[in-house]
Amino acid sequence: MLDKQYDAKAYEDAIYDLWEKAGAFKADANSDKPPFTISMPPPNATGTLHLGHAVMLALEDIMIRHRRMKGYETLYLPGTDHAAIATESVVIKKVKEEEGIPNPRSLGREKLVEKIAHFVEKSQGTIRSQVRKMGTSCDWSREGYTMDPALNRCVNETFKKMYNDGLIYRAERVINWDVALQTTLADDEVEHVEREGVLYTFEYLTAEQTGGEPILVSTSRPETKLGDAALAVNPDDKRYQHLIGKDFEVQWPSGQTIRVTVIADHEVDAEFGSGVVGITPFHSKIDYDMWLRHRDDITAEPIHVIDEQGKITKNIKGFEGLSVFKAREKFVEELRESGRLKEEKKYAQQISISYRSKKPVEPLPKLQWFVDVNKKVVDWKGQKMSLKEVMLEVVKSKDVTILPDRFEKIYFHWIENLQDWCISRQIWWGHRIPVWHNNEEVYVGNQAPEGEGWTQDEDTLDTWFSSATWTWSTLLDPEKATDPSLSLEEIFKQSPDYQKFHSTQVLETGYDIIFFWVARMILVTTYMTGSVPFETVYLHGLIRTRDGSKMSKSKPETCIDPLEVIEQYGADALRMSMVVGNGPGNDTRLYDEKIKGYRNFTNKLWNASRFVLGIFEEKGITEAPELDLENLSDADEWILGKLNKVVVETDNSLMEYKIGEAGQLLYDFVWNDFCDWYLELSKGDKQNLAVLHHVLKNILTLLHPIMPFVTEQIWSQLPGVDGMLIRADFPTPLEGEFEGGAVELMIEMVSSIRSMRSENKIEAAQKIPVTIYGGSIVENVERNKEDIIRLARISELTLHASGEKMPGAAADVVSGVEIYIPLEGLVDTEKEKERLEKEIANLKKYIAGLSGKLSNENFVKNAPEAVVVGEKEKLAEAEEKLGKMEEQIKNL
RNA sequence: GGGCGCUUAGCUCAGUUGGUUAGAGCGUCUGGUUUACACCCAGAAGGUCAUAGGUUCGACUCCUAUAGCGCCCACCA
Repeated sequence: MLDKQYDAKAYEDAIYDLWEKAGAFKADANSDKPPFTISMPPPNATGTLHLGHAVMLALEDIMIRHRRMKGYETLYLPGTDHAAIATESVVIKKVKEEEGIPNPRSLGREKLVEKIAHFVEKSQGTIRSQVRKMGTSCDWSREGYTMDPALNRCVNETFKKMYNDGLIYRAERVINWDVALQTTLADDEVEHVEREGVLYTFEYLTAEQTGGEPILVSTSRPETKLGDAALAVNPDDKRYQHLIGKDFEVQWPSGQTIRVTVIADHEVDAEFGSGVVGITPFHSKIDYDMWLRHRDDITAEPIHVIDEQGKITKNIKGFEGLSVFKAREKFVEELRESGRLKEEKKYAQQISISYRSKKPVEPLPKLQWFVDVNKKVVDWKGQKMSLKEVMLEVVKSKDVTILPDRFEKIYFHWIENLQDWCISRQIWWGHRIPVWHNNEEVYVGNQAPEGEGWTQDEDTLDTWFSSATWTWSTLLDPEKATDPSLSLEEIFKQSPDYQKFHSTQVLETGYDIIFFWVARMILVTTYMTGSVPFETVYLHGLIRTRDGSKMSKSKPETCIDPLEVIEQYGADALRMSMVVGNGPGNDTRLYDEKIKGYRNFTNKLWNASRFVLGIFEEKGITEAPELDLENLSDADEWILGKLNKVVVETDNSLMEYKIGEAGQLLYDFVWNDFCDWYLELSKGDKQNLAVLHHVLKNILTLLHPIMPFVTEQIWSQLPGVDGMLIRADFPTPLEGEFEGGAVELMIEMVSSIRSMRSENKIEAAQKIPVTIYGGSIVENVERNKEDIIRLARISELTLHASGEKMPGAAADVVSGVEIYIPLEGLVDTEKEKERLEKEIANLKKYIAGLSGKLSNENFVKNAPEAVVVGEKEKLAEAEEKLGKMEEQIKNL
């Protein structure tokens, strides 16, 4: 016999093993079934499972299991991500600390990359086993890795094609330089944070120089002014017309001189500060662009002020080698001493930091590789479009649907403002740029060209450039994909997985990487394959703490470790608790009581099943009993009707990706309908074994996508089922109509009697006499007399169609049925009176509302017929009830 | 500066074509070992659905404004 309490830990691993060994997760590319594919967003190869992964895995696995049971050929493709910058910095730190090598890069590229690869290999296993703990039914035989040779091939092919189409180009631009990690970053890898800064205003040109008023300039970064090449004013600014086009020599207090030309540009806001801006082309993107626009008019060449270490260059005498901050202090001090500093004002300054290192980002001019998002060379639906236009088009035309849809707006906004994508990184871990240089010659391809003197570009690609190929690069035949004699086109044709499973159906991920990853997958995949990477994007929110704050690694006490939760409460409870009461795009709070609540639910299901299985054992049931729909009790009809409804609604909810709704539906059905009533009604001697079997079997099947372990475990004990639950068919409703009215009435009556007992403080153990006047539905009541007696703990039930009011009895009316508890001395008359009065007052208010509504001509005229009829019925019923209750109170 | 979301019982949240006397779980209170389950059962208390207007016969639901909270985007130096 099964334990009284379900111990998840005792079963989960073994069940997972069973599934895996049976090949239950394995997809078949040759199957005739319609495909349903999810590419798992690959966790970092070096990471450990956190709640973000847990919620992702839960949602995806629910979708996959549901579709698998519905007869789709499901492929859930797992994998890991090499996470270029993140991994490299972790390993560099490790090498420093553990091997005592102060500059790990001194080991040389090959050696360091080898170390990183080795480290990844060792730690990949951790995340794999943790993914299994969640019950994730992914196809491990197809596991991908973003550094796989096949993926590398795809990355190179993508680069090559883009290069040949003129979409990839190399140029010197002011880019975002992460000083801490020594690499460039894409625009969206830069975060903006507000910090308190100082706005300095100082005299830039003297009155003498301008021949009028002195020119004041405001800046929060005075140190960069040492590299200015121009002063910009608004072309319409009357104050400065006479200066436009003039050249000035500016001498800074400690002796450096620069030459600045006054230019006019519409970008300059005449209202801000003095209306004059110092232009530092090499240390600000805006300034750089402005410089480009006016380059021919500007006399001086721009000066590099800040180097890659974030230090002042030797171009600036007296400041060389100083940090930016020190240089600022020094320069401001000099301005102050010389009397040129006019104002220092504190203000909230926006500064740029790296999303990886969280350290400031310096804008620096560098020669880098970019993807042109505006060039119209992409073939899409018979038109030439830019990458940007394709990205917009596929979402607008609903080739890709984003859930929730408000994120479509966010996506559009992002794309409309998208600029060329800087894809080169100065780190070593990642896909190396497939470009070879030989003096001035450039070759782009999978490997070095023939001949002497070719060296590969030193840079690697943005990690998102390679993960952008994830949905299709992982579906290619690995042998074919690395065969240089085959074109990508041919590889596609000869890869059965790609043919069967691409485009994928759902991409499920956190809303925080919609730009980094989702948008980039759309960009690269539409361009390379001519099809969308996925049809639906389901974005989940953050898991937060009880009080709504973010869980952060730096505050471990705020974090819930999913593995600990699984250890304590089981994966099923964790899955339910992350999924119920939440929809796409919304953050959700997770805390112990919540998880415990779903652990309790798991246990409830376990015990209900234990009860049913016990009956089967007792009756020697070893096969599924045949359902006889012709001979059903009221209770059977009722539960089958409820079940039919739940089957349809659960399926609909899951198909619409309303997973929380499905979970809630099943929770309520199992606990409130099945356990509280149907099982209680089955406790007499008249169980319908076939119905019990049918309903339990359906419950397990319906719940399996969300709670795979406990359902599979119970299934294995259920007589008359074939094979494992994971492979069972998802339920469909039974044919026919099921009438549940009699049981609904009984529930109302039993509840009413229980309530009266409780109000009158009748001891639970004491059985009491009850008289019921059933009116026209007396037969209904008669049929279920025994159950009412048992459930309401009645000593003797007197049943008539109608009869004398009973003085001194507790009384109630439900659905037109009068109920009396007539035992002398049992009923607290005063209390009863109070209760009835309260009830009557409520009823009167209710009736007043209803009759008010019905006497309103406009309501009767305008409201739909059905609504009016409904309100009339309600009124009639309420009035009848009121009449009876008034009689009852009189009789007290 | 632009955009978006949230505000429903003490707490966490459901409530999508506008028609329920507004629901659940937890917590609280009362009472319970009744042929599965105390990780349980029965009963109860608790809400002017943020505020103010509007549309409508009818608003938790639609519109407008306000407040509070939160998020995203952004080259005012």
